[in-house]
Amino acid sequence: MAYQEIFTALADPTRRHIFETLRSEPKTVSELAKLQPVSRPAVSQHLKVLQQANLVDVEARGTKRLYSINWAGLRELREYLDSFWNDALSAYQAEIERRMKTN
Amino acid sequence: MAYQEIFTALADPTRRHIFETLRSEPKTVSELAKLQPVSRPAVSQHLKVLQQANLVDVEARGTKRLYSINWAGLRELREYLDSFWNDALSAYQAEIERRMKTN
DNA sequence: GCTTACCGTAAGTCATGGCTTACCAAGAGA
DNA sequence: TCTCTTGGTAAGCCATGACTTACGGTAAGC
Repeated sequence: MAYQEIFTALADPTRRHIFETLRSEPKTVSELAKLQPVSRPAVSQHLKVLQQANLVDVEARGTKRLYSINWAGLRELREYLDSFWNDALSAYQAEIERRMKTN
Repeated sequence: MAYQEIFTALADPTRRHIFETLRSEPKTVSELAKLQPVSRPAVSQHLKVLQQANLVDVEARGTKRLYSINWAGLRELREYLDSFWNDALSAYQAEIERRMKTN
């Protein structure tokens, strides 16, 4: 059920770019905002959505907030995809077999 | 670049449900519409988005259209995710090593 | 202590997109 | 041929959400 939030979070281009930027190393809000074509509050709002989807983590560093990737969300998305893939594949194979028998 | 359309397509709950319904077997538009709380035209519109994202395929069967899963989109999403995962992981490991040396 | 940097939240605006009804085209079946 | 089924598209409505500016609160640094 939680992958709903994950897909929603990654659907917005700006938000996905922010997420992708964190791939190399943790960054503060200001650092992230400099790399994006939107204002700092907008980045904050995006980070909130990403955090609720378990895609990023925060760590307080004085007044700074260091955002980093949260593996939980990534893992969940991966498992959803693998599960879907396997289901579809076995259904497909069953269909093939069914056709083999009827021929 | 195309995974943008994939994430967008899967972000909408109704649209994702339609996609998931096709996992077990191909279905027509009317069949899909019966399983959803929205009108048939709405389903058609969702299917268009899914098709443009390479997530579903269509096959004409008289006036009927048989929609099925397109593996291209699924594969692309999987590769994006794997690539992201690997990038983040190696960055994380590099960070660990860096800390080991400085300590 | 006083100022500055950092960042989250509130309020308000505006575009996007998901939904509906209405319509039209094309094949099925009698 | 005539009717019914199937489904794609257009137009219009409306909610959602992405963005901005304004504000407040907290730690840093001089």
